[in-house]
Amino acid sequence: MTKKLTIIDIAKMAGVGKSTVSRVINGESGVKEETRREILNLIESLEFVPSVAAQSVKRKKNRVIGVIGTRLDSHSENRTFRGIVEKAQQYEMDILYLESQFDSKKTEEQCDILKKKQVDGLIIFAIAGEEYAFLKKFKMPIIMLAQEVKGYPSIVYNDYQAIESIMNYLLQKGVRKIGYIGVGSHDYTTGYLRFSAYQDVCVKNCIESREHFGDFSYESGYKLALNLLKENIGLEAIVCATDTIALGVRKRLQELGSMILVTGVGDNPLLPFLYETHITARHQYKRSGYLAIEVMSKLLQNQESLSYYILPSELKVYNKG
Amino acid sequence: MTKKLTIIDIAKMAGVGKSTVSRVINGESGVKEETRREILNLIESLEFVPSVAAQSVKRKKNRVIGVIGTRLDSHSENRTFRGIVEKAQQYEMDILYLESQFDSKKTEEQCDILKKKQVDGLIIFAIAGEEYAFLKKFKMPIIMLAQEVKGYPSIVYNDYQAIESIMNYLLQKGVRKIGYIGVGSHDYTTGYLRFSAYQDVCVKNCIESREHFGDFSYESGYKLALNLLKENIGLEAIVCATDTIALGVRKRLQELGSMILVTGVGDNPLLPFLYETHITARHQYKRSGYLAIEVMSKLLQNQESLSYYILPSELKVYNKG
DNA sequence: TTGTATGCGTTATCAT
DNA sequence: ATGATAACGCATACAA
Repeated sequence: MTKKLTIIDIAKMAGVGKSTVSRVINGESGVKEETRREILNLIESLEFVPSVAAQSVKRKKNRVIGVIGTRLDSHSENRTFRGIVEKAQQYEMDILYLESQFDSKKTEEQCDILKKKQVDGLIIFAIAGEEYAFLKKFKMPIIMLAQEVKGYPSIVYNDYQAIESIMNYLLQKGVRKIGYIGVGSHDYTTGYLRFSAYQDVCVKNCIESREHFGDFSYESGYKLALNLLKENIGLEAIVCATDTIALGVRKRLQELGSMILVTGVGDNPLLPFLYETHITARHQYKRSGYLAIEVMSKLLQNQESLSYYILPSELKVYNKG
Repeated sequence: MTKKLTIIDIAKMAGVGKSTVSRVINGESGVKEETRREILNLIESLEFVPSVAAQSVKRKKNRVIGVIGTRLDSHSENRTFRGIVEKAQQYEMDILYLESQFDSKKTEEQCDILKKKQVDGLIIFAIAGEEYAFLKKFKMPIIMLAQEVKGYPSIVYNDYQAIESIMNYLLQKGVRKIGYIGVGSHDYTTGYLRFSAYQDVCVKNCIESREHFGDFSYESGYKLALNLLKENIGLEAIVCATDTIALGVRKRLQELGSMILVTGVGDNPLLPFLYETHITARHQYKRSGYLAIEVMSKLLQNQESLSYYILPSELKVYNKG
């Protein structure tokens, strides 16, 4: 190990003071162009990199933000996280990721840990119904993702509009007997908002609503599809709260030889592959990750306070072939 | 912001010198039990946390490990990464994650970036056929995951044994006309190793081998299944290199009304759900993540040099219901 | 425009 | 057992 260089070494070699080197590194003005170039060359050729630790001590900022997810194996969270990582790199921030696994206690634990790591900010994949009062003790910028948490800047998807556009698409196609399979309204976005959209469109168009609620699994969709069909002969379509649920529903319909239309939300590529056609709505997951970092960046410079972003979703219709 | 406390503040309040506080924080011996307790109490009640940045400056270690993945949306990589994160927390290491997206150039770029971040070590999800010569310039511990890279400690899965155990299971069930659908052998583990196992078992048991090679997608499995079936009437089973390929194959078979057995590798829960039964092999992804951190920890203490871990896979047979 | 001196919050080496 | 004091590598106010 060719012992680690410091700005002092660079300064000596360039025949200048270390503060000048520091200035060059931080791109400050007020350095003679000639000196600057020389120092820059030295830095380049020696592959010198300033100690981030020492910089942090002085700046009293670590350029690190903590991210608390639920489970990274969910499609949506995965994509969002990758958006965060990508954008953070542009902003020269580091990301520290921890998982809560949907465990309330653990969320708080992870926040405490991140605090001890002295992260400069927190991005949290908000859990429906979760109590976030404990966050008051944190003096740093906090951004909520996927679910609005009052008191904190939040970035959410337009769940209402997603189902609304799907419903309007169906109606425009002349479909009128439409059922719904979703999750309980204790989940505000996937549960309440999506179902509300379904219900509102039904009311507005004077068509009957018929719904069943379960959990987020494909098993749930599989099970509930049977009930819905039994109770509603002549059903033309089943609108599902998620693509995962839709997957379960389609499996059931396939077994029954039914050709009823099924829609979901999430734009999971598996569905068009398995069933050739699919109607779904795409949430801008990656974009929400980008946005989170952008907002965080502003927050860290006090350029923004409380804000609320609602990202529109996009209707996707896959046809055979 | 109640201005950040330092060990000096704690020292004053406890009426001791800051060195004593430092000793307590680092759990060093040679501090009177009474003093220790008092300081500990103070730290606890004031929620004091020592500056990680300042610690890093002194220790000349950042306790940060860089991880370079390919694409976090792959099931295997996702699980491994989560294992890494989980274990790293126990070892009080931080993880900096970046993606290469299978781009050779990008891999090197990301390594350079992580170097500038002064990570203490590197964990790389190795890409088949990738040239890792550029790593020579890095003076830190580097661990390879999923693929052996000579010159570096590697953690891999037993791909050969995975297919071998599946083949033996089939043979034991009396199945003898077995086809294979995989990927090209330019991919050493998923391509070469898995196919080799298939072939070897065929030879050893004097049964004919019939194979097709495509890519990693379910579309590939879907397409190749047809060819395989056309050319081999009376086929009893199709062994696939991955569960993803198996998914495509099963879709094809379902369309054809065929009841031929299909096996995969990966233990993707979707297959047993969609098709009730499934034969697959489970790789210990999460465990490999754990192991990576454990090995890294030893490496950082120079307790270990070159090592090679091969994690056994487990045969999984799902039956109806 | 540039150099000097001081401080950031620790840890580590001395004494005591 | 404990307290000064010197680093650690950098940023910055101030001086030149």
